[in-house]
Amino acid sequence: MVKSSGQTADRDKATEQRILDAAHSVFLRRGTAGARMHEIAEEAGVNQALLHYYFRSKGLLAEAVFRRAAGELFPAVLGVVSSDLDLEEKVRRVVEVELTHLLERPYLPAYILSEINHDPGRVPQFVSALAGLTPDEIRPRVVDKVRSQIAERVAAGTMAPITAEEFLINLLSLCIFPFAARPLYMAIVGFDEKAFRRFIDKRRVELPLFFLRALRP
Amino acid sequence: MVKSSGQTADRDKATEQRILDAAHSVFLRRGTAGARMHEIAEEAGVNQALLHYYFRSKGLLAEAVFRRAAGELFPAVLGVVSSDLDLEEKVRRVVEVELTHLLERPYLPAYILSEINHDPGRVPQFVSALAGLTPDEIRPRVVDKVRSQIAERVAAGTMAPITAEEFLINLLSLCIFPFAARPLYMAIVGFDEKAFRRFIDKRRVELPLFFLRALRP
DNA sequence: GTCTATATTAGGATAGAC
DNA sequence: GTCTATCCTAATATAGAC
Repeated sequence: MVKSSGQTADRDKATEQRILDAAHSVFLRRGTAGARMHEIAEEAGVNQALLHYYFRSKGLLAEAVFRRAAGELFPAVLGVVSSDLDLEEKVRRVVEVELTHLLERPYLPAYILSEINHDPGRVPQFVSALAGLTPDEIRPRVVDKVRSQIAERVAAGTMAPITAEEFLINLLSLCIFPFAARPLYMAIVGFDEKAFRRFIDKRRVELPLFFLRALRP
Repeated sequence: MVKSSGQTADRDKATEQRILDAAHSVFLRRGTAGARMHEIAEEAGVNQALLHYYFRSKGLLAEAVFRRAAGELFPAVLGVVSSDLDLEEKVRRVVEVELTHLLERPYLPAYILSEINHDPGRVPQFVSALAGLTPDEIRPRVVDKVRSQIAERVAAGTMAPITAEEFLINLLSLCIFPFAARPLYMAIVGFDEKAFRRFIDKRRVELPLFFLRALRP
């Protein structure tokens, strides 16, 4: 952003990248408000002044991280849901994409949920930044699309009626929430890391079955 | 806590209570790290020094708020799940309790999820503080109890097999996540406050049906 | 581009009057 | 118990040498 012309361009890139990676890690772990520039610099192996050289302020760095974090999953899921795949296949793929991804990103869900709750006003702007579309443009591709797919099934008598909004929130709830609540859940049911991973691996198979059973007429 | 002997006992109480209420509101809205003592004092209509008089430090105030916030829902749900009601009734009641409560507490889920992710080490201590029990004591009453109820149904051929852990996390996911993701969800599906409320009211009926359909063999 | 040193501000906490 | 005034540290941000 404040980046200069560029002889040592690859080292520039490497440093800026290292900073962004470190910031990503710290912001997700501690939340935007709880993150410390000092800790980010340390984790990136550079001086604190460099963070400002590349990103100007904590706020701008936080914004960069937020976009990047949201961009890790949001577009992929959007792609599946708005595709021409049939409903059953969408369910299986959303589950697969979400579980695979979130298993490697323990802090992502709670981070995103926390940030959007702290500043709900920015949500629409955030959505558009990710998909390049406004919510009003996304809705037809996602909600309306799913709604018509459901309507077909219901008319054919192969599915219990359900609104598209319910369908989507139920599917995403079942995928994401176990990760968001992970520390609490692990403590209560007595899972360690390994057990949790097994639980999720089993869930790749079980969750689509569970969800599709709920849709039977 | 630092409370003195007590002639003006009721005014003491009133002030301490006002502070705790204000803290509750601010901490839930902004998160522990993002909350400002200044803002809490203002919202309570008292001076900032009084916060320290009653609660000594931000950390202790935050702890008080966290216990109180978690205590709003956790014990009630625990009570239902560990009761002797049959499974179907448990499902209906958990949904009712969760949705009713969360409709009035928009920030609660994201707040709790965010806090436990920022400091997972405290989770067990937190659980015991709420229920007066350790996770190891809670587990038999909740997980084991549900497990045996499921086993009966499966043996009778009236339920598809599912682990107790899956049963519980699925039910809670479906109840809580829509509130945690509320601002994002509302933007995408185009709901305003009123529409969201209608959505949840409808969900009181639809969610138990959805969930119980998923359990049919 | 990267560092050290330092400025600046914000925010939590305390002292002491009333 | 409640206030005003102030302290102190932690955290962000900038200046300027290399």
